[in-house]
Amino acid sequence: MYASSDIFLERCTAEHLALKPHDPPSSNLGASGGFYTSHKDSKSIKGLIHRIENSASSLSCSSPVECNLTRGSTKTPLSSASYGHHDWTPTSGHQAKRARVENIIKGITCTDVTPNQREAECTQEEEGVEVLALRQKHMETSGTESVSESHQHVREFRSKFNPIWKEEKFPRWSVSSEASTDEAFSKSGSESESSPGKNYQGWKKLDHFNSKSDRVKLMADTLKYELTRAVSRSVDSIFKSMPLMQTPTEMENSETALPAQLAESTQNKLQCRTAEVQLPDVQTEALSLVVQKPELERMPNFILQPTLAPPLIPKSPIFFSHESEHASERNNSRDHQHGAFRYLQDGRSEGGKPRLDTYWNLVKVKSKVNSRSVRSPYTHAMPVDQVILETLNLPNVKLEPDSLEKNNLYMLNECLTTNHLKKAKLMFFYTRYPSSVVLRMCFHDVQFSRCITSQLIKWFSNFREFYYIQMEKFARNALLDGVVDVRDLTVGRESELFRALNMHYNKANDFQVPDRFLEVAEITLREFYVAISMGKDRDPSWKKTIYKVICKLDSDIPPEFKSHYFG
DNA sequence: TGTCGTCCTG
DNA sequence: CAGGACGACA
Repeated sequence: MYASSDIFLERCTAEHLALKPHDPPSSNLGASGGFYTSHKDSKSIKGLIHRIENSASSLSCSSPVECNLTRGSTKTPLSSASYGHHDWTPTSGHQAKRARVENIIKGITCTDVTPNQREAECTQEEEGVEVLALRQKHMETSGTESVSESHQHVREFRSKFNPIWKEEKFPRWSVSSEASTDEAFSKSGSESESSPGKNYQGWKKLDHFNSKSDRVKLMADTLKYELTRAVSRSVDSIFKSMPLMQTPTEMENSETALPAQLAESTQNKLQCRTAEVQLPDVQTEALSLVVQKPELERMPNFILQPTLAPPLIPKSPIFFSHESEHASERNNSRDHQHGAFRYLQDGRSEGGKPRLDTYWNLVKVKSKVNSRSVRSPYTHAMPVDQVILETLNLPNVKLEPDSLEKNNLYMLNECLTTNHLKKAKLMFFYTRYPSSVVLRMCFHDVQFSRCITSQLIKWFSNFREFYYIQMEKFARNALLDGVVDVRDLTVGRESELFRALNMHYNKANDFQVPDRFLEVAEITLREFYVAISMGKDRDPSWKKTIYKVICKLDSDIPPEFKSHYFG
């Protein structure tokens, strides 16, 4: 009789490779990299605000902006031209397909074009903040400034922004029951001036400080407020009253405390909440946690990152060539033929790993909109082929390194999109039981949280459920059909079982399912067949034995599924 | 106790 | 696909 151990000859010897730890993504800031080294530097503060404003305005920009497809090409070997913008043939559904698969796997990265007009808009505030920052730095270094001088500096700053201060055009902190909101304010260490629902009035304490620390605190409070205000105004269309306050102590303690706090505050406020992005709520299916990308991701002011490779030819041998340079990363000899994306990654910035650490989390945009029907009204104006933008639900919106240098704004999805779901399904062809490490590597554009992790785990659990149900069904059918030899059970690409599986995980049929999956499917089918034929299904937990076998057959996820920065 | 996987249900 | 119940496990 057929023995379970005979079903498959090759067992995984190393189910989980020693994967590289997820290096904190770092931004390729180039010459401006040093910008983040100290918040004490006035230019840093100036630049920070400027960059935040720039980036935020870009996010909320609604006007069609010509996509800059050439700028990035100066930075990366794989320019937009090589990616296929110029080569693109709108009528080529073939390329569209492979581009879609490729982008699902890798995750499209978008960027925006920095509007020049933002420069002028920011100038005044930059100057004011710069004055303030310079004074703050001066006080910190000299510690000799008198109270009157401090008063004068603040007055100088206030007069600079007279219209703002006079008219008290301060952002009114939203009265929120959110713990994060209250927490953010309580952390500010101030009393009434930082209470939700009240205007910031920290400057009223001018006459009360009488020590250096007080002055520093005041200046920091003011600066902090101004920074917050700048962000709040620019992102106002996206976020609703973001109280991004930070205590001076925190600002002083850590050079990254400010962006970190901003990120934390933002994240807390956004976590598992209704979309902050004003998008039409057109969710039509029960995917409460599966979201499509925000509308702004389709905005024309975002362009395809030139690091993306030329579209792949679906199902072509090239797609999974054997000449993988990543083979050294894995110690599994039965590895798959996934070196075809090598050249894709060569296009990434050569400047090393971008510094994303703190700024990566600076601003995050979340949307719960599941809008397959949502189409950007500006798609018609996109220089990038409309097919790409319409077929791609860009899972991640990041600024290309070139723009990052100008904007220093990164975004991580706080929710999984339908594109992530598609990617997860494709991953299922390789691994049925992905580890959390693998998930993190493959969904590098997602801000992992307990919620996200659970959802991904749930997805794969659902995938397995469908998988095993199909296996059991076809195994029983085989028995009913009179199959007596387990060796007669095969799973080929033309088999009905594979068609069912492929329809589920690869509905568009534009992904080249690895042969290994067919092998695993065949093994699973035979395991079920044997177990059922032996009557083991009378045991309520009879499937667990099969599960233990199948979980050892996981393959490595091709590097193309993983972070761009893993080389 | 928290996490993860399975099973069941909608 | 998601939510909930349940059990196994560390």
